[in-house]
Amino acid sequence: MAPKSEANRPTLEAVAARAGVSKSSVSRVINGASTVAPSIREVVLRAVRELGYVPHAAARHLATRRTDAVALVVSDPPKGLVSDDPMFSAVVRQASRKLEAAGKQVVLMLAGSEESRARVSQYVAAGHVDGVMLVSMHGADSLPATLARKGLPVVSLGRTNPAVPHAENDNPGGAALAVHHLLGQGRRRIATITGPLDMIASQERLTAYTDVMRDTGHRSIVALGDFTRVSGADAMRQLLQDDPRLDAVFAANDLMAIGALRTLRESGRRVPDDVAVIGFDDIEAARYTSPALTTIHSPMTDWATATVDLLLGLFDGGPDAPVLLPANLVVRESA
Amino acid sequence: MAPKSEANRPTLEAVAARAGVSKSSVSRVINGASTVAPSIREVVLRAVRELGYVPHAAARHLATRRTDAVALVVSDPPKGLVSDDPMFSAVVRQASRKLEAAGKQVVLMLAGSEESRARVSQYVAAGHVDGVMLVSMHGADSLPATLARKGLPVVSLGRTNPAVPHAENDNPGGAALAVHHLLGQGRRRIATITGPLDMIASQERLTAYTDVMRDTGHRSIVALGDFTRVSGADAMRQLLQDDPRLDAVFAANDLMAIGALRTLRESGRRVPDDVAVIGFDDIEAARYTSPALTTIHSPMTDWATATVDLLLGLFDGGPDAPVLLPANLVVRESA
DNA sequence: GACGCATGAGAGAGCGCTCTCTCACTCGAC
DNA sequence: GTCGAGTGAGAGAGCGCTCTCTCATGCGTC
Repeated sequence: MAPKSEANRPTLEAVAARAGVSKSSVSRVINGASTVAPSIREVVLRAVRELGYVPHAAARHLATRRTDAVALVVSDPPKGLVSDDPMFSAVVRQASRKLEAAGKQVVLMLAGSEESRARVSQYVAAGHVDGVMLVSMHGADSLPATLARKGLPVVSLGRTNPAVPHAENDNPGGAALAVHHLLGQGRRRIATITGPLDMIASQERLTAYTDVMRDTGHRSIVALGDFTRVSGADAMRQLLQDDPRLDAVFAANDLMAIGALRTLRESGRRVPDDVAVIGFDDIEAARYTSPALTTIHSPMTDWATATVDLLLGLFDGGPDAPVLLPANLVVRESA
Repeated sequence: MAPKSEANRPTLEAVAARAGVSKSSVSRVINGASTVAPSIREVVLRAVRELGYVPHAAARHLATRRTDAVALVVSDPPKGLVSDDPMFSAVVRQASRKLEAAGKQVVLMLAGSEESRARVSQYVAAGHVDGVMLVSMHGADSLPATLARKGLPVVSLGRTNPAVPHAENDNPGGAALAVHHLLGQGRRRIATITGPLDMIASQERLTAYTDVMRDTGHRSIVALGDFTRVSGADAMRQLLQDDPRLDAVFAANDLMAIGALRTLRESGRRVPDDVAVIGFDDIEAARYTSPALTTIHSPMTDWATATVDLLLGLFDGGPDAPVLLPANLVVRESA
């Protein structure tokens, strides 16, 4: 059943024997060392081909102390909640592409329960990976700091621990843009639906909202969400109850805006006539809502790319300066 | 900067020295062998704690020939297309959870270009993983067969190569359910938007559609899509042109149904009054469309779970019989 | 009281690869 | 013709762990 199973896989030594050269020479050929005569290189490559030789990863890792692997640690909602989070999709996919293109293997780890974060920590300590990329960690999470202390490169998509280099998008700028857009349309009773407040992105978007509202002399109307559609729908219901006459909502992400849209429809409000809605992120789905969602475009894939580049740069002794990505307004129909 | 970097990580030998016992004893304690006196176990554990010892993964792997890792291979759309595919999110997340819970590390690999599938093949051959789980591979893909030949457990989410054990949801049954529902509502000009036809799921859904239509004496109206929203919107435009009087559409997945919904809105059709729309998958977003999407519920997470279980079973010498998951109709507003 | 048998601990040979060191040889310069 | 530099190949010592084998000790049995 196993033509080339673990048991009888060819070793470097077998290749050397077949080619009639030393192990060292084979190793040199495999690793592309310059100091090897063409004739030798030729005969070795043939032996490799004939035997179907593939270097054993663990042995190489043991000898070189390099793994060519990177852990991609993504926070996982604690309550078995399987969300179809578009951010997960976009970020994980893009990060994978970039890392694989750089010859790094991607070890995906979910950090949710206390147990799972211990596993991550242990895994990294076991020397499995050369570096770590964190995604959507909550602000108070101890993991970033723990990992940073292990002495290998750690980067984060979004700011978390000050010690961890990161790429971040312009949350304050984007949120301010959104609120000003609503004000510019003559909206005055502008509410907001926040993300989970233990995440720095949520805090920043909320702060920017309240700052602008205060500066322009308007009252803040706030409801809490957690970045999911349901929470957006629930928060919207809450807001409508708190202030039935509100005329605009700034949701801290598009998913919640979509939830809010549904609640507004159910309550008989017309969007944008009665209530304007604006989201944040500009996910693909924002183009397909009814009405199409006006939102703040924050380039998810660029963000992932920037974070990966930061990590790859660190491997080569590059700088660990934070990267900031611009945010801008995309006007569609909902506001 | 590196208090516990690769360079000076404690080894098993160091632990042995500190505890004043042999390497063997330490190994026995670490691996929970029974034949070890409590006093020794105690002193070893203390040394481990004091030194912060964590076994070196590669060394262990080299000695045991087990990796405790699984490759999760997901097909990647060739054209840099970053879709926020909810299936990716749900499946990858759920599979990760299950695999991690079983003590397996997840190595995520995207299979898109010829180069990337070679990398996957190479990686597996290098003995990096104990098994492979394939996700959404296209039917003609050579990778499943290639990997299956490597002599280690390979499973697939969805049917691909006959040689590869898989879990599958009931595509024919689900599609038939959808079409019959439309017929039951008195719809007669029922069109379909297909998935990419090199995927078996797409083929099955299409075949079931045409079968039912033929059996009930109605004409098939088919447009091609590729499971993305845009393609659904485009296909809908095409259909409307082909038959302006059609009264229902069965989209082979929800994302395309969402696209179709937008085109219908733009063309002034009312859903479901003028045209009924039904999707397939029952993704979270289906609850938030306007009108809410009637669809075939195919339990994505159960599907991922079943596939992982199949793989884990294979590790223990379990059966490789295909698993079939039921599909059922969820009636909302669009049909 | 002598023997045999568990039981628990230590020694050390790998696992497959890399990489430094060493050595043989060739070629150019004086 | 001799010497030195440069080039290419081989030997072998690890990398850190597991696991078999061997050995010492303690106990029960007749």
